[in-house]
Amino acid sequence: MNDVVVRFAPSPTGFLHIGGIRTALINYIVVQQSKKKDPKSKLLLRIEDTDITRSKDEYKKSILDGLEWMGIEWDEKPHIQSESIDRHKEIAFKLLEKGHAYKCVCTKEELETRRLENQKLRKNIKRLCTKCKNDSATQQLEKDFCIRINIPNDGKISVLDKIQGLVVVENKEIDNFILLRKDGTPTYMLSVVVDDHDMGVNIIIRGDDHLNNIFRQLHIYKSLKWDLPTYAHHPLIHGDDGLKLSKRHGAVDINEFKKKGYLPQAIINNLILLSWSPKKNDENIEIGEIINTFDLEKMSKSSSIFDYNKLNHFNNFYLQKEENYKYFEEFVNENSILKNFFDIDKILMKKLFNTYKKNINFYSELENISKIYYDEEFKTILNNELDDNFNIILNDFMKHLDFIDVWSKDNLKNCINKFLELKKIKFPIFGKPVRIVLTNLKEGPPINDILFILGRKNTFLRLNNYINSANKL
RNA sequence: GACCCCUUCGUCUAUCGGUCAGGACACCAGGUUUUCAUCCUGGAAAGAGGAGUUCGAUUCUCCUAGGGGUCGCCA
Repeated sequence: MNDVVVRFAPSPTGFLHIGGIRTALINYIVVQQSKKKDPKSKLLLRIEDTDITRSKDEYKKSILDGLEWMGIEWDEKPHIQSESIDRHKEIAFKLLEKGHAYKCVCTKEELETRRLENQKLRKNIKRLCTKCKNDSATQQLEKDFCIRINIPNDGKISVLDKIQGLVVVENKEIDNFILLRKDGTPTYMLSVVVDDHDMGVNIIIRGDDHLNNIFRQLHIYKSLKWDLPTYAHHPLIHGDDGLKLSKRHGAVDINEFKKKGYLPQAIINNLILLSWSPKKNDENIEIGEIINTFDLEKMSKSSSIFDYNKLNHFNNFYLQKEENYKYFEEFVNENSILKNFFDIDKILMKKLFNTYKKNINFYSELENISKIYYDEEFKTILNNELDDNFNIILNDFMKHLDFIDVWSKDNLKNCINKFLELKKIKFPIFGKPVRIVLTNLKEGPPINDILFILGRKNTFLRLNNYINSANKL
């Protein structure tokens, strides 16, 4: 049996952010690699919804949608953690029965007091509840107790993590954490272990904010004599202030990336380059090649900062690829502004995109650009770059334009060049004002491209409107 | 505060003791161009500090400093 079972286990208490996507992505890559060796390998998805007050269906949906959009496919249907609470309770009592756990009646207040006392004395005592374990009356209670794990005070425990290497911790550093709350519900620490075991998970890949949890969880595995999984704790992504990535670092929710017009490929490319790098010098790498070359054990242990500049670079690279045009259409269909324009004139939108794709980093940048070209009420804002000389030349130019039979980029370019040659004027003197007349912008694509995008009818409409308003002055 | 992890250009990274410390993004300059952009060429830019091991340390060991993570009847 060489099948690998990994899992991604988000809790639906918030939107799926870029850090979560990274964890899911690494799990996905590892399972795809494993499937080549053993097709029975699988990536399971588990929704950890045991925090009833904070878990929301809307978050669960956004997580599923986000993964799907990213192309991170999982096997089987999602496991819902809250559905196996009875099983978790059963295990808690089994541990109690075997002496690996004990009943505790310490109140929150008592524990808090002891915690503060220890802090004052600068003592490092992790075991806050010390009396309950040996109090026979407490151990015989039928209700109103929580169940804590019973970990020996001496000795040490170690793990050989695929990324972190050998990590050793003294048992006395590990607290007698709670398995089952007073209200009878299981805690995260217990549920994870039971679910991972029951689901057959044999490699646990997650962020290193869970590194310290390995040891707590290993004690549960060992007490139950269950097979130990292999661990791989990857470093976290930080914001540019060096702190764990969160909302205040800007767009971190995966759905925001989608809304802005980023491509999954670009996000994947950017994310996989954090803590890992391909052997080749070219950093553009797509999922297939990543699966062929990625090595979990070559991941670095240090955290990294998510670079939006580099993401923009990759996104610009991928959105220019012809085969990715379908993503543009998908985006347009979900963007109300662009969808509206698209329905008015599909060809115009396509022309726009093809001309501007070199200039934009993400699709939503086209919103403002489209507004200029789709504006039926377009009026040139008059300014001092548009003088009488120019107006006279423009009149002449329109006559030349009128002779163009096929309104193509090349014909327009030829027409412009011939006209300038004939009039013996340099391009900028004429071109810049034309750009302003047609778009109210001083910068933008070449004039022939602008004329081409607008089409014959709109070009003449805008030029005539301008001339009429200029004449009124 | 305790424990765990980390530390190479601004950012992401390469280097498995001997390299002019390489690449990518960003930045700057020059060139091409019909403005802007693209594109091409070039440039500036790094081993946290200190000991030790060694003929030789960015690389191995230790110390210090800095950063991060974790210390819940949250997950």
